[in-house]
Amino acid sequence: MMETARDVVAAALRPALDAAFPDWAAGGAVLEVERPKDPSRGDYATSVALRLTRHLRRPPLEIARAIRDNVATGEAVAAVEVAPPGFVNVRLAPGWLARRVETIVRAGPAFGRSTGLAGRKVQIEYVSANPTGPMTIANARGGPLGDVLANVLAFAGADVQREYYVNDAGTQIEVFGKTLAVRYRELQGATGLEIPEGGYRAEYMIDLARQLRDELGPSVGDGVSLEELGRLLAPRAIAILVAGHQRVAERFGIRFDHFTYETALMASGYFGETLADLRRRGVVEDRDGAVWLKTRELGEDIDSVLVRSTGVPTYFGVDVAYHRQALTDRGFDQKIDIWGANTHGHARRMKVAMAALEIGPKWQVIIYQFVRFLHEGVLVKMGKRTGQFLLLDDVLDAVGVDATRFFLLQSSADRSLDFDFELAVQQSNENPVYYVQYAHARIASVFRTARERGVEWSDGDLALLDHPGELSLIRACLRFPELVRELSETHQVHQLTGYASELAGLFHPWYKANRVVTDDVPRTKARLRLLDAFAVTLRQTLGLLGVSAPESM
RNA sequence: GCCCCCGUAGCUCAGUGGAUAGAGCGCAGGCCUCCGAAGCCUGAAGCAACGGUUCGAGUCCGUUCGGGGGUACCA
Repeated sequence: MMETARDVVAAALRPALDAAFPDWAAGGAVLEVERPKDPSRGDYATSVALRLTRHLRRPPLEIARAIRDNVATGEAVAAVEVAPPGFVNVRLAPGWLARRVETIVRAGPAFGRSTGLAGRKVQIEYVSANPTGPMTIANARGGPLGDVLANVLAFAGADVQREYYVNDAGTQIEVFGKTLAVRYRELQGATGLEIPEGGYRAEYMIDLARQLRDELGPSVGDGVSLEELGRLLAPRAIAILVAGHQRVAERFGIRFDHFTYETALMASGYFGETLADLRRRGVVEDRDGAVWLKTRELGEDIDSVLVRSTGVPTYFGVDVAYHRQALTDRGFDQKIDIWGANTHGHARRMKVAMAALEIGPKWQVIIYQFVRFLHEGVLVKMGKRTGQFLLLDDVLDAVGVDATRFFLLQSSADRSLDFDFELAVQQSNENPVYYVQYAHARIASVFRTARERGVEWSDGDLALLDHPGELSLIRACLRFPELVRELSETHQVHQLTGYASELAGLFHPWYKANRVVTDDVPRTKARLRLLDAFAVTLRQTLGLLGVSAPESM
């Protein structure tokens, strides 16, 4: 596992702290090493002296000085300084920083990888859009979030499965089928039929009916009731829509390793097994002909129905079984669901159910707030049933895959986003993703120039990289492995876009101010090696984001 | 009513309890005989309000006021 620069600093500070204050840790403080916002203060800093003031009953500056006096400077740590009110600032040796270029280039596609989560089997479930309509920009937000989280966790060594759950049973499917049957009959010339209550009024249902008629022949469903026709048509329609979800997801750079169908889960008998387990644990109650999970006793406001009085399990009931299966029979150590904000009530009940099954700590949910859809500046309520929505396909046509992914990954999941289609099209060329990609393309262009002039730079002397700007670029690269480790714990993957912008924001001014390929051959070579490392870092970052790193644009 | 998320620059958003709060767009002005101007430089402009915890709060806690979502034998 690669040691980060932060680790190196911590390893230098810890013995100093131990030597100066042998019992420092007894107060519960931990040695945290951070990057000062103002780089002139140093490369890394710790506020541990401030935190230890109470425990050691000594002034923070005095503690800080004692730490400083005990640090052994060396190859990496060049200087340690104390600043009021009690910070200990650490400066890394320029030569050591410059030599990191070699490490980064040699690591290449492995730069930032780690084994921190090795041996951990994680399932990430995301998108899982209802199979009753096409993929919209609202469903789509979970895609990049889940995909990038999967990338990050796999990068940190976990064994990750990307899972998609197809909710192809239940009341909504009945309504869906009935709507479809109505549209189908209409194609056969029927009039005066009503779309059922809560049905799917959107245009795509008519297209779907037409497609099914062409596929199955015009006489399908002759002589059967509307309900029966619905049950006949729904499975085929769902297959078409799920295939569509897969196609558009793939276009969006999102793949899945495994699909679970609710109908298959039901057919397996696993639901009954789960219900029996819950009964054994005494958290189930039969009342009014239905089967309830006693969520009320477990801290919720109301109980939750697992099986309706009709004998049909609820979505919640089946979902509990599905989660139990993943976290027991399928052997995952952890399951992370990426769900939309409308599921938070469901998520609360699920949490209770998982706790009752004693698998609570293994399950985690990331709830993302919705993407609100503005049309010509006016907020539009999206809903498949109402027919008002913005298709992911249309967004990708107009804005492009990279820009859409980057846009959706710029804010944290728990913040709602506004997507103004017209504005997005108009501004698609101003998306920050191009700023980042342009940095990569520019570096590629510098390499082309160097090659044209016959410069071979692999033997460049890194010791020549001693300008502040050059060292800043290296420092920025060294943050990448630190960030990956952080994200593997916090799951705040949107920070990768900010980091990518930071990299580009350092590069462009430096590029403007410094010519790389010049008559000074030694310096040219050293700088080309630096850019090699920088390009590696950009590619690694964009790679985790699922955004391309173009050689030219 | 109760529950969840969010109020940071004109707009869209960043900001692991640390030192002087950032970016993009927009706005005002400047920069291509030089590896790509999808770029660079300069400027104006901000933590909703009030309490609390802390050596230190945009960040944690409480209240108020705004915005979004949820609260079914729907999914």
